[in-house]
Amino acid sequence: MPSKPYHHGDLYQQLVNAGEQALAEMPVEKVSLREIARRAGVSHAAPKHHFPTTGHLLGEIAAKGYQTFVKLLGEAADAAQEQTPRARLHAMGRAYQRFAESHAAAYQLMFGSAGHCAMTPNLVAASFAAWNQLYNSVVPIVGQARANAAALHIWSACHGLAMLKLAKRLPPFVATHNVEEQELQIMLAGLEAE
Amino acid sequence: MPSKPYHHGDLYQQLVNAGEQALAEMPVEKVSLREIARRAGVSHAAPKHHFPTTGHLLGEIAAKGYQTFVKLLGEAADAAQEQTPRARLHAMGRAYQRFAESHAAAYQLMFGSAGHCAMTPNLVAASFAAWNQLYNSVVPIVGQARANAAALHIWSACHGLAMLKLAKRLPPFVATHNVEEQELQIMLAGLEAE
DNA sequence: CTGATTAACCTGACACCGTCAAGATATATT
DNA sequence: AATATATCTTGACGGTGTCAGGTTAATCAG
Repeated sequence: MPSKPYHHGDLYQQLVNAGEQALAEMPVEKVSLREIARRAGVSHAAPKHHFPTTGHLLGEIAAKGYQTFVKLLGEAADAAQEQTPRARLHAMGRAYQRFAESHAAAYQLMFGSAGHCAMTPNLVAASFAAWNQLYNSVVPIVGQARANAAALHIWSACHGLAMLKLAKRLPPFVATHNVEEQELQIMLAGLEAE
Repeated sequence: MPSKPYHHGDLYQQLVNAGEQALAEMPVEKVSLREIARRAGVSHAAPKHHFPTTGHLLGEIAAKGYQTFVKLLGEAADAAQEQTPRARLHAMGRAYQRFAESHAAAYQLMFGSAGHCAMTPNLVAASFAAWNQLYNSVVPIVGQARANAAALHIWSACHGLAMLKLAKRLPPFVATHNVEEQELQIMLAGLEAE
């Protein structure tokens, strides 16, 4: 945690920002440490003094991704027309899919599709915060006792759908329909069932 | 489709086999074309004449992965004690998680976590076969009309759970429980609900 | 204020990767 | 038997992550 800028200002944050920008502009497999360093205007080996390995830098980017993820889902829930627990959860589900699509690269990083990013403490904390947000949204619907299982189910279903869409592994006749709504319906139905 | 061995026997298949073996022995990000060629005992550029790009070789490996995936799930369904549609589906769900864990590298390749593998015709066909297997297993439970949505939901939930587990993104208190059973219960409950 | 210490950064090198071009070799064709 | 073609090898290019050592600038002791 570098508190003061030494030579070039707060390079730590600058590298994370450059990484996010790069992620937004090019496919994730093209984003390299050298590319990020290049964007930050420093030499290719400069990041080594702030991040022990590439994975730690990517991990930090993923952590930031989780933070905006939580923020967007929270805003979506607050913006739901009907302010019932179910309607809020529904809105979050849709925001989830929207995030996965619009922040595809960050999303794939966050959920560690490949072993790209290391489990830095920040990443663990941010991921945990996202889980808590979902958990808290589920409790008023199914109660404390079943909240863990229900939250896990919702996360799995949303994550699985998002990944299948990103990987283009959905069969063609499914891809033509608006699958999110069907998915959300079944998901919510599963919560109500005994 | 090379029908006859020229110099070294059927190199096409040999490369796919070497790739599968490599995937089983080392993390997926360490598996390179050159590594596979090395294992097959050929020069580093030899694969270029059989696969236009790396992604096509990985795609073929993924296709083979789908084939054994379908085979294992089918066997698991047939081995279910109770031969009801629900019990068969339940057995497949458990086999799904087992496959994702024991064939982790192949699984991540199959579901294109990163953009690693190209969508070769074989891969599309094999992926479609897996979808059909699931679809057919769901029809006797929910009927034709809702089969697409139900199959999509199951696939999403299973895939999402498997990916979250592989990426170690599950919160700690969830990881300690046997989450597959809870997941399968809720999943099946969702199918029954209106 | 001056000098020493230390953190931040740069340069250069290494091994590895995917891809391409050109040459060598064995099979197939005429 | 001679030509043509597909297979494989060799060598090179630019790219990557990582390490070692040198250079700059900020901090701190006197």
